[in-house]
This record gives sequence, structure tokens and C-alpha cells, in this order.
Amino acid sequence: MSLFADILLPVPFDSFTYAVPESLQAKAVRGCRVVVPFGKSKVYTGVVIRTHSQKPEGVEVKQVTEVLDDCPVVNELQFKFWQWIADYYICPLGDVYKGVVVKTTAQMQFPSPLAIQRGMERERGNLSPAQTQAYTSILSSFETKDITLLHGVTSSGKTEIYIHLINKYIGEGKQVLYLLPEIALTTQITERLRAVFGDEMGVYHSKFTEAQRLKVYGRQVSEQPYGLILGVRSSLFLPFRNLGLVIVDEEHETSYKQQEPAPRYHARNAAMMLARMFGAKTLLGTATPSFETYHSAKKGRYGYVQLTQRYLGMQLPEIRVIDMKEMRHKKRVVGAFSLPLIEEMREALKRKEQVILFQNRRGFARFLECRQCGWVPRCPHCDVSLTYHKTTQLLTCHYCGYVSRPAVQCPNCGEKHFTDVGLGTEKVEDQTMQLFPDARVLRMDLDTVKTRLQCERIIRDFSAGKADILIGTQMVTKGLDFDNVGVVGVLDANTMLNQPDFRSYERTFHVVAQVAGRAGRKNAVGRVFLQTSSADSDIVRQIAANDYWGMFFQQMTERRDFGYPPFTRLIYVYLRHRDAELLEHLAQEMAEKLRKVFGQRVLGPDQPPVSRIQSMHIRKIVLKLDLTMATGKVRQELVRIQREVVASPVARNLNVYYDVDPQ
DNA sequence: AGCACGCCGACT
DNA sequence: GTCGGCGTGCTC
Repeated sequence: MSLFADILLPVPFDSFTYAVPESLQAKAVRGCRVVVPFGKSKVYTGVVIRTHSQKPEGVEVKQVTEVLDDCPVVNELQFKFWQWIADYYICPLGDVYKGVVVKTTAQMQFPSPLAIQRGMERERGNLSPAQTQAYTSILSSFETKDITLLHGVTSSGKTEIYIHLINKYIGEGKQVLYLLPEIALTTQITERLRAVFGDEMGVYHSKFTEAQRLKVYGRQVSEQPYGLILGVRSSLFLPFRNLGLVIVDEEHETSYKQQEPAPRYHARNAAMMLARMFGAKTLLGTATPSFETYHSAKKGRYGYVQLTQRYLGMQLPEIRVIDMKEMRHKKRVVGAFSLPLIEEMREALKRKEQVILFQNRRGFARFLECRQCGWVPRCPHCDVSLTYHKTTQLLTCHYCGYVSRPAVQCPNCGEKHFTDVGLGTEKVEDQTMQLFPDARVLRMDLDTVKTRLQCERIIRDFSAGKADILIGTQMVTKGLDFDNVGVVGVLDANTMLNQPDFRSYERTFHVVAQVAGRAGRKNAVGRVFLQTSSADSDIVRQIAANDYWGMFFQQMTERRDFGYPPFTRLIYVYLRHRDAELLEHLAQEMAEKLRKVFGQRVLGPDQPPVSRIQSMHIRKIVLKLDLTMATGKVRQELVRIQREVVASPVARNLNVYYDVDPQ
């Protein structure tokens, strides 16, 4: 009898049907990996979704080459979870599969039971009274709520509480997934957890080699899976047998949302769904909750546990606002630095304390500008100006990677001099070295930290006191524990506050709170300097006073008035095409069709801030949906309308994709 | 998304 | 005369 198998492949489609040769029919079972030919010359590893006897019509059916596994390596709950991601985030199942480990053709390595040491004596990493109380509150909250928010100030010792919880769940024979937003974080926490959980813990992130990831996957499907997985967002796709608890640390971090490529999923929200499928509990931990989470906690949908005391008597840093308008007026500014900040840095360095400077833009200058006619070098493929990097003496496009040498002469007027506009970490580094020629300076941004090892090295060197000043982007804010930082400088809060995005105030609050948390030493108060030209605005006052509640209340009023999350659900519809005019026409047509169904909940089409990337023009349609609308119905309508638009011959090269719950 | 095929410019 | 630029179309 002829047998066919629907195979999931790492390409943006749902599945492809292959014929299964007689010799493989017994092995080709749902959940097993297979090797198949694809296209003219490619060979892929796919996963059997189902087997059947219906021959697909109108296409030539190819044959499965090989079945790699004797028993399934993808379990039913994984299939269910992957499908949920594809449905909710509106993308083909193949896009979800792309993020999963098993696509390699390598044989899975199952660990020998002898190599696994079980039930090692775990130390008891003792809780303070405040921590004990939080721990018991979390447990009692879990009795009635599936999701609980642990709201604890920086250095309140959340990790110890996590360790106790993990211990409890593992002791009951359950698995735990501990999610972290960034690779940078893993080093310090990995060491800490490794000391407690040893071989029972598997570490997983996307920068690992295929072989390392396959090893973790192999043990997860073996008879003795890990009790604890510590990983970044893609670890959600690992197989679990009896997941009991998911911890999402730093739940407010926007990097939990995958931006590019599809699936554009939010790991925190997806984690809650995964936990629900297992009947497991979710603990969301943060010092500054996301509005979505805090809102749900206040409404009683999530449990809420607070930790207000800092660990080991560490005091919260004091944030001082520096009015840059006034400073400039009084000529008390040198480059990016106000005189008070320079003075404090000097004092701190004299006391042998360290300094962190935060500027959320890499490169030297945002762009170069002809001094005479104002001409600015722009990317030929994207709708952006090129960023100047002084180290490499190159102009680069941060969207497509285009690189060019700065022109000696302005092509417009022939002038030979250019002004560098805007402040990047390289310029900060330059000016710091001029102001403090004796200080040892480290810079940490995407340009100096390309690999995990470079990242670990900078953190290690700074921790060990091998440098006095650390300059960096977002990267320096991520939960790193340094114990000798006397001063933190936020050089320009306005770049962040002025982002054209409804979340920019919330996000700035998170980032400043996070970087401020790096300041502080045992028995001494760290000082944070916030340079801004909107010193008298409410948001700056709230940030400086660490007034989360005030910020939340005020911003939530605006979100409600203007119909933004968490009062609505957003879906961005992106359309891309090489031809700008045709794109505009198609985007209008799509918006019209959407309006027929969703009325004035449809906004646009508009040009996004960067309206052309890699020679592709982009239009964006915004859907602001009521929370009561069924997401499944909405998705069906969107897919139907997309099919209608794409069906027309003029639209054949149109690319449509969605960003559900955009960050 | 890849990857091959195909049709027009600067090289030996 | 060809090498190679990237626009276009297909993938069971």
C-alpha cells in the first residue's frame, strides 16, 4: 500500500507531502525526524506531522530519503504549542519549526543513564525573613492562581527565592523552565544555579553550537530529562515531560519579543500558554513590571507578591536629574558631559570606585552633515542616514549592514568639512578618554560584543576591577551585579523619551531603573546622574523618584484615552514591495477591505519611521482590537483578506506579514 | 526564506 | 565573445 507523510520543514509553509517507501513505512511515525529532498538541490531534516494514504493532486510527489529516529522526538504537547504560536502570531508552522533545534541531520545523542548523577545533595543558597515570607506567599498564591507576579526591587534577592521554588518542584518530580531575556545574564546566574543543581540543570541558548543544543534536546527526550532548563526564549520549544513551573525573570524586558524573523512571538506570553498546557504555574519576576503584567495583577487575574527590602542592607541609589538646558545656557557642558557629572566621576575615580556610562546608541555619530549645505550621507538601500563609526572610519547602515567610506568632499557643494551630529557610544568613549586620560575605559555595545565570549570577558574584566569606566548601550543595564560602582551616568534620557512609540516612557522607566540598579556598593549609596533637557517633565520626576506607581497611573490614563494596550490588542500588518507606487495602492486596498470588517479599528496605511529597508518599500496598517474580540476569528478574517489581495496578478510580489502584540 | 534560472552591462 | 549583477518564481 502506498503511504504518504505530511512533513514539517524549516521553510515558511505549513507542510509538504512526501511518499514513504515501503522499507521506511514502519519507522515513519508522527514526531520522528526524516531527511527529504526539497527544491532543485536541497536536503532538509523535517518532522512527520501525520501519515495517510491520500496522494496530493497536481504535484509531483518526492520520496522520504531516511527516517532518523526510532521513536518520536517531538511530543504531542510540543505540536500543540507550536501550532498555537503559528496561529496566534499568524505565521506558517514552518516558521515556528525554524526556531527549533531538531532541524539538523545529525543523529540525536541520547545520554547514558550512568552519566547522569541524580538526587545530588543540594545546599540550602538560607532565606531572610522577607524572602521567606515572599516564598510562602508565592506558594499560597499558586493555590488559587496559575500566574503570580513577584515584584521585588533590585538586589532584593529574587534569585534565592527562585532557587527554593525550583528545589521544591524538582523534589516533587516536576520540571522547571527558567527563562532569561539575554545571553549576557546567563553567565552569572548559570554559575550560581550550577553550584546548586549541578547535572540536573541544562543550559540552552541560541548562540550555542548545533551540537550543544542537540545534546540538551537529546537528554530532554531521554528517560531522564533535565529537572531544570535555564534558557532564553527559544528554550520554550524544547520537549518537556512534566513541566511544573515556569519562571520568567525580568518579565518586563522587551527583548522577550522576537522582532525578526517570524515567528514574532512574545516569550513571556508564550511561556504562560505553555505552562497552561501542562497545568503548570508561572512566576513572573521583575523590579519594574510591564504594564500588561501589573495591570493583570491589580485586576486579580495574577497573584501578586512584593519584596520591598534590598538584600544585605544595600540602599537604593539616589537619582539626580541634571537639567541640560540650564547647563548649556550656563556653559557648564563639555561634549556630552555636564560639569556636575564630570566632577562626581572624578571624585568616584579618586575613591577607586567604578563608573558606568549609559548611552543607548552605538557608533560615533548618528550621521555626518556637510557643514556648508547640510547634505547627509544616506543608505542607498534603506530610508535612513548612515551612522558614522570612528573606530573603523566607516559609514554603516544599522538596518541592512551597508558600509561605505565617508566622502572627502561633499558631492553636493564640494565642501571638505563635515559635522558629526548625535551622540553614540564611540563618541562617549572618545570624550571620556580626553576628560579622564588616566582612567581605563571599556566599551560594551553590539560592535565590541559580537560573541558570547567577548560579552563574558568585558563583564569579567569590569567585575575584577580591570577597568574604571564602562560605557555601553542597553547591554550594560541587564541585571549584572557589580559591587564597586559609585556613579552611573545616563548621558541623554531624551533620545529614549522621544521615541515615536506609545511605550517610550514606560520603557525609559524600565531602562533607567535597571541601569540605576547597577550603582551601589555594600554599605554605601550609589549615585545616578540623569542628564535630560526635559528636567521638569512628569516622567523625569517619576523616574528620578523611582515612582513606579505614579508613572503607571499617569501613563495608564493616557493608554486608556488613546486606546492602547493593555486596554486594546494591537496587530500591525506590514506590506512590502519593491515598487513604492504599487505598494501604496495595494496597502490602500488591503486597508479598505480590513475596514469593511473591523471599521475604524483600522488605522493607516502609513509609512513606518523607516519606510524602506534593503530596497523594499514598507507600509504599515495598525489594528486596534477590543479585548473582547475572539483572536481566532480576527486571525481568520486577516488571512482571508490577505488571500484576496494577494490573489490579484498585480500583487504577486507583495509580501505581507504580521506583528501581533508588537513591542 | 533560500536557491536556481534568466536576461542585460564591463571585461579578456 | 563570457562573467556576474540581482529581479522573479518555485518549493510536495
